[in-house]
Amino acid sequence: MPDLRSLEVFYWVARLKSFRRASEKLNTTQPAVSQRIAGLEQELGVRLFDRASRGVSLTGKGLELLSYAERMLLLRTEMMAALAEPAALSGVVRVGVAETIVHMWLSRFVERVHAVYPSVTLDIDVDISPNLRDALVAHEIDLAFLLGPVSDPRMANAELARYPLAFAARPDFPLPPDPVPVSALIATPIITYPRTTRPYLALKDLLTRADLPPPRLYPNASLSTIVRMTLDGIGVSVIPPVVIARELEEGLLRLVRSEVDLPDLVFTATYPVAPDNMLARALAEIARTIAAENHAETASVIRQSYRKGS
Amino acid sequence: MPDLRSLEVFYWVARLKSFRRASEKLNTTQPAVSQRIAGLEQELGVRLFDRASRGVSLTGKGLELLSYAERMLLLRTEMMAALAEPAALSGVVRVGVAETIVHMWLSRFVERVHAVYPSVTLDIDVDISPNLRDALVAHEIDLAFLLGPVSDPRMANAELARYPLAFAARPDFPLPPDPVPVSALIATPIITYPRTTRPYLALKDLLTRADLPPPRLYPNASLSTIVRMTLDGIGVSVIPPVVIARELEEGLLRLVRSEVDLPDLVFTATYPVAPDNMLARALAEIARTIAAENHAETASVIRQSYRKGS
DNA sequence: AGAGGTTACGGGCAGCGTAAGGATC
DNA sequence: GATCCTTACGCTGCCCGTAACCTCT
Repeated sequence: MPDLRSLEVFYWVARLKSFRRASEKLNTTQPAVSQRIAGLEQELGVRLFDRASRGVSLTGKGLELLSYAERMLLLRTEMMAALAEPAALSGVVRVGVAETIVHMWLSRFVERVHAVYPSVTLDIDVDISPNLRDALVAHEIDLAFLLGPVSDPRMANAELARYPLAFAARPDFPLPPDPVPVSALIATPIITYPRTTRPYLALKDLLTRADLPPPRLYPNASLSTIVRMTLDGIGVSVIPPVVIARELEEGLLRLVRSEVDLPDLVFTATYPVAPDNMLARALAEIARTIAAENHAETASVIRQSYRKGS
Repeated sequence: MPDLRSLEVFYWVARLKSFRRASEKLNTTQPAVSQRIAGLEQELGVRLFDRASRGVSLTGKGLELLSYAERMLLLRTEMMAALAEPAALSGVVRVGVAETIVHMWLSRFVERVHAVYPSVTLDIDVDISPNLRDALVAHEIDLAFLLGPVSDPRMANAELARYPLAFAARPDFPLPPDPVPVSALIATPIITYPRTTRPYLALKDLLTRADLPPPRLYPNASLSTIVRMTLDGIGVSVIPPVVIARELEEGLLRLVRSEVDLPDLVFTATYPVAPDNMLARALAEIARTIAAENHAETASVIRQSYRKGS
């Protein structure tokens, strides 16, 4: 009788339409997948895949089996979530994280996860949101904390928090008095998120006027470098104030009011909808809690900084 | 992650409330069961059974798991039934058979099963119906063809056929002309089914009258011996005419009409309702077909015999 | 003492990974 | 020749069975 492992392998081959990709997803080798599928086909006496030169596709029987496999894997996942002791859950979860999150609460998240699921290992991958999104759809990571919901139907999004964006500068950085007009901002180097990200695109849109020269945007893939450059007086930065709470507190940076209405940064926990990603869902829930806690803690600091700046 | 084998072992321990009995049901050893349950408890980090000196009982978590285990095993069974090639199904099915069935169509049943499910092995156990019923509830057999439905809620019954009972005797056996009165029957040795069976009890009931001496019933556990004894003129037998179709055909025996209204023998295919007995259900269905074919073939012979006898 | 479950230990086999093979573009 | 799946083969580790042990009645 087929066991769940075989059905799991089958499920991923069916979904990824490739033995090789399934083997990668399952952290095993391609021949191992081949064997499992061959075994399954023999046990059932049925051909499950049509092997074409380019990729494989399900046969009719295979399609039927897929529905059973999905239901059984889902049932097992539910079962584990319902009655396994959290401490007994183990495994590796590959998490992709936008750098902003690292600066805000990632370490607390890791601690909390370790406390609740001591046998779970986190593989953490810090990258910009567009890359994380690609990694998600390619099943290279199991969970991501990134900018904005991913609008793929196979992805589940849970909003973590909205962080306002703001202009920040050294207190002695030469600027007209608040609120700073767009014309002045365009003349000033603005350091911010990398070229392919949402905030960069939004900013470029807001500051591009047909009648004025293009803005001087300095995209930067490293948030701490953005902060460093701002501290060094190279320009004004556009970042969420929560990231520079300490610098604001100590008066090393100030928030700058302007005529421009910057959009909020919306971070979501995003993970693929699959019958075996219970841990991803559970970790997303933990992230939501941590993000909420963090938000409550930092809110007052930010309000205070705006008062100082004006 | 727990596999289906562990859940299957768990299911049977839970149902039979004993490690040892589960090991017997699963054709394995008791320590193997112990280990599997221990492994399952460790994987989930949860105690599943309370081990008392006399038997084991489910804990709360165990009860929860049982529901999942049942659903998953049922799903697997459905899956196999839905899309496995019959030739790929293999296993041993222990079948208990009432002797009457052996004389009627058992060999054809075995052939048919072998043709449809070449990899299935049948373990055939011939015994009287009350013993078969006990074996069923004790899970010593997976399927039985026996007399009358078994009214246990955990058993599924499928009616195979109704065979009329009749009195049969040697043509030269001294009897009053048909219809033979009860008084004559009581004075005659009557050879029939064993003491604990339905037909014996029914017959005893019908022939016991307060005003007459008790009937002379010769119970016999072997149907062929009953026939032999009847052929030898030891007495009148009460058996289904279909069993002696050949003897009737050849004029070695005749059917005797009487004032007594003998009940029909109702044979059913009976099997325990369990999430893993798909084969039992499939074989019961085959049996139903075979019984119907047999009924059609023999009906005319029987009608003819009554005409000869009268 | 006997029934029932656990622990200890040795052997067999399933399933994995490495490596070579074959088909199709 | 590149890509992708299959076949061959040796090895590891799991799981089973035997046997000894523990506990409760």
